[in-house]
Amino acid sequence: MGSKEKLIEAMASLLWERGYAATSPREVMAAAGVGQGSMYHHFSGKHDLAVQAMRLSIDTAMARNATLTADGDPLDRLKANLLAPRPGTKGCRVGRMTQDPEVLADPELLGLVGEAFEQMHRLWADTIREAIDAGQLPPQLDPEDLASTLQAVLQGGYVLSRAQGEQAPMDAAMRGAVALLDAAADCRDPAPKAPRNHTAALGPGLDRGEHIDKKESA
Amino acid sequence: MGSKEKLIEAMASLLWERGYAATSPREVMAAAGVGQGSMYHHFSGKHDLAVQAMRLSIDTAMARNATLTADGDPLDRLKANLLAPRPGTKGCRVGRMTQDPEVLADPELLGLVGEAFEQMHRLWADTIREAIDAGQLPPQLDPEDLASTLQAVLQGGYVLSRAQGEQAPMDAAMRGAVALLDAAADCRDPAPKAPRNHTAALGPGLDRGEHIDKKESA
DNA sequence: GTCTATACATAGATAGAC
DNA sequence: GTCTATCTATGTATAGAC
Repeated sequence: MGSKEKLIEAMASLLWERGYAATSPREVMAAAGVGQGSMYHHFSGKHDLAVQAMRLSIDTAMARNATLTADGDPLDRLKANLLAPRPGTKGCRVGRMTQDPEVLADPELLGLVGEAFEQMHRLWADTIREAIDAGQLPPQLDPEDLASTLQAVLQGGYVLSRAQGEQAPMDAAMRGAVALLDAAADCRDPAPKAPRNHTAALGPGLDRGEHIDKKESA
Repeated sequence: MGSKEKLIEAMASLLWERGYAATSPREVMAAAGVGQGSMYHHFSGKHDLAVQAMRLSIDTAMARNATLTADGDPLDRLKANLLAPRPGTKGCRVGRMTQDPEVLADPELLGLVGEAFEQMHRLWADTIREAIDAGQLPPQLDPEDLASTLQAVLQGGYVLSRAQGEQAPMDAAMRGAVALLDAAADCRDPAPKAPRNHTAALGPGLDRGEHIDKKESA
């Protein structure tokens, strides 16, 4: 493996572990076992190296979720993916980037992250649609919304685990999500018993596509 | 407002906006409009100031969720809290800290964050328990697990929004979560139609309390 | 291609005057 | 209590030899 590949892998690893802003070129070169010259020969700088490392990280992460599009029972695929082992306290190598101020300020890096999330969202939404079409989930669930929800449970699970320094919170979050899916699946032909109006107390409510960021800013 | 308070507020604001590692004492002093001497007179250093600022941020964040423990319909309170306006692209001032390498390495700061999450978890779990006891949610849902799930949806929603630079993904995630709760609520006395066994395909499955971090490390 | 030496800015903190 | 001046370490990048 040449210096270039070693540098990319070292950067990918450090990006996951420490983020972009907190990772110095020096650390990367040390981890890769190469000198300064090599790095600035193969890359124009830290940014350039990070871009290539992020592509690698994203490919790795996406490969782990290929099971969503496999054959077989769609609802099972959703649940299996939610319950698949994930290193909670290490965090998500892609999601982590969204909290890094230097990444947010770097259109190229942020763009990569955004695209990766979009791609993942499509994977989830497609599988959810399959499950609904197969009658495994109630049709009133919106595949796009639910895809965001499940993606959020995953990303949030990492956050909870890191906050506690333990795997447990992430696992609990995943079990809870699967239990909700199961509960929803159990009533895929709901026979509404009586007009329930406690939702009305919420006010006009939010329609799909309507944003709720109108007022809050601070 | 004295220099001390000005510094704490400025730090709290910058912690939210840029994180801990990326916020320099100089920036804080500039934002507060005071000189170096003031800061090192009132605080032993960046760490000390950040601890006091985090306490302020956590108090602010917790106050926003007091509605969970209000009177009235528990399920409505859960849903109202999920749908409450939140500044997705700004992120969560507490959850953000879990991605900061310097925070992770600082037991005092990390401890504050962990405690805040625990407290929030109790709020959610208690309200969920109320909803189950009131027959609004099916009893097979575990309040502790579901509390983690909903907390994760919130935290993850912020991540999705930041990844896209848009409010929409967070709103979608929240709508999806509410829709799942509604679907689960609709069948709180499920009349199982036929033995469904597609869950069995997942293998032995995970029992409550059993962790899934056995193998994965990289 | 890879190395060492060097440059320049910024981080976090201290010294000491007012 | 608050200020300015200063200190040391580190971050990122460049220069130029091998």
